Amino acid sequence: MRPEEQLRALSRGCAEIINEEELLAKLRKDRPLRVKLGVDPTAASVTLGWAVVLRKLRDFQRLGHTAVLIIGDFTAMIGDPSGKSKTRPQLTREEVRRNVEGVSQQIYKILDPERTEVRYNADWLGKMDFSDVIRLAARTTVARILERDDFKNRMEEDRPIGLHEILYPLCQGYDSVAVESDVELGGTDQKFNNLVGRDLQRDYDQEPQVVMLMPLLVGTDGKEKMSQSLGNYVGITEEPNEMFGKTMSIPDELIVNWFMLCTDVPEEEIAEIEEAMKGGALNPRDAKRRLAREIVALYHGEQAAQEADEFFLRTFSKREVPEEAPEVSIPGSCVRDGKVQMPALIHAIGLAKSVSEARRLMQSGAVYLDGERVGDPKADVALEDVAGKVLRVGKHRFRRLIHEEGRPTPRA
RNA sequence: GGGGAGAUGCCCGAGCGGUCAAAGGGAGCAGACUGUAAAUCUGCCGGCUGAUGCCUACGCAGGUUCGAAUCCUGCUCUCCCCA
Repeated sequence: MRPEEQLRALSRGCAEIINEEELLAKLRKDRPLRVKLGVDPTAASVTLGWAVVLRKLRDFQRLGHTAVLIIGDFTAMIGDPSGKSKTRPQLTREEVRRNVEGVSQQIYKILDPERTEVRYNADWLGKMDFSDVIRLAARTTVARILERDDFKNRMEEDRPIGLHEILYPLCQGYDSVAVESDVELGGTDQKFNNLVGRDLQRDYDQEPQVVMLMPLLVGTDGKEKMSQSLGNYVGITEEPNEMFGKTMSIPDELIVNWFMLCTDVPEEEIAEIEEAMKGGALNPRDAKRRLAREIVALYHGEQAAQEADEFFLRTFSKREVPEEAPEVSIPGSCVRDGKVQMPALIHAIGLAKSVSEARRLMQSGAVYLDGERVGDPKADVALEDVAGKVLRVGKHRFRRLIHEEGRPTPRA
């Protein structure tokens, strides 16, 4: 593909490229570019938000470039201050290792392993001695580091800033030097860190990397950026039904944005969808169904997407009882004299954090057995009236209850 | 090094000897409504308890008091001002 065409294809969804001319010049070099993406293994699963950047990296791979994935096993122990109003907890080596293991499988659902070079930044950062650190630190100034919003805000709010956090951007910037990256990919919150990489590369007589920033995907709550700690995320390994349902729960305003960042639907088509919704020709709900199908198909295939769509329609639009609910056996501890104590059961199978909560849920009318509301926490239900039925708690949680003779299940 | 302020539930924040499981807001959960959502309204929102009683909680450890989130002592941490 010609460099100009590559540039166009790569720009999809981008928030900012610093800068385009440089990128074009690099693309003209006619050799695979080294495209760096740093990931801190702070979480155990890959979310759609993270996938936005990974998918961009995959776009580069498809054009023949090399992905240089930097596992921040060293920097995770510092904690990236980007976008944070608090010091991050520092991870131990074991935690990092565990996260890396969990996450690397998921990453290759998106990336092509053949064109991926994986590096661990402890390999170079961990070897620096104190004088190396001082030399590195001398390349920037306190004012420059503190002028970034994250720190400025914290100063204004009288929140603590650890000295180690100030070193973070330098570490990440040095990664670029170590791997000699041509392009660094990141979310817009990484702008500062990535620009430091440019400066450091110049200092080390390297051609500065191009910085390509992707917008931060807004989470299912429609407010904050998607993140695991906020619980507003969709994980790329989640079950199709779960993935579909979560996508359906995003606010309408996010639909176009998600199409752009989370699917491969061509831009022209997305524009048409947007127009159609504006003109009232397309119900946002249906646009969202398409979106959810696209996303599920990407990670689980067409078949699963179709099924998840049907499941959603039956269960939530028509409020039918789903036949395929996860099965769970009725713990013997909840049964007394052949009768089942519902609050205890709901708690025991993990649908409520406590028995009290289960009680409250019942009282507020959130509990159904095969579509029939069970509202009295004190009214026991005969075992035969429970076994085999589908218990629903709230809108989304279903369990098929099965009774296994002579197998008392311990409390969960 | 000196002086000052502060640490309250998931978060913000009120309380400053009993009536405090702790106001108010946000988040969350549930219900109604709906086009999935949003908005709105309603309820819940430490745990145990076949219920109104018990347990655990207001940075940590002690103490004073019949009684402490509230007073005293020490400790830890944070912020501000001065050097």
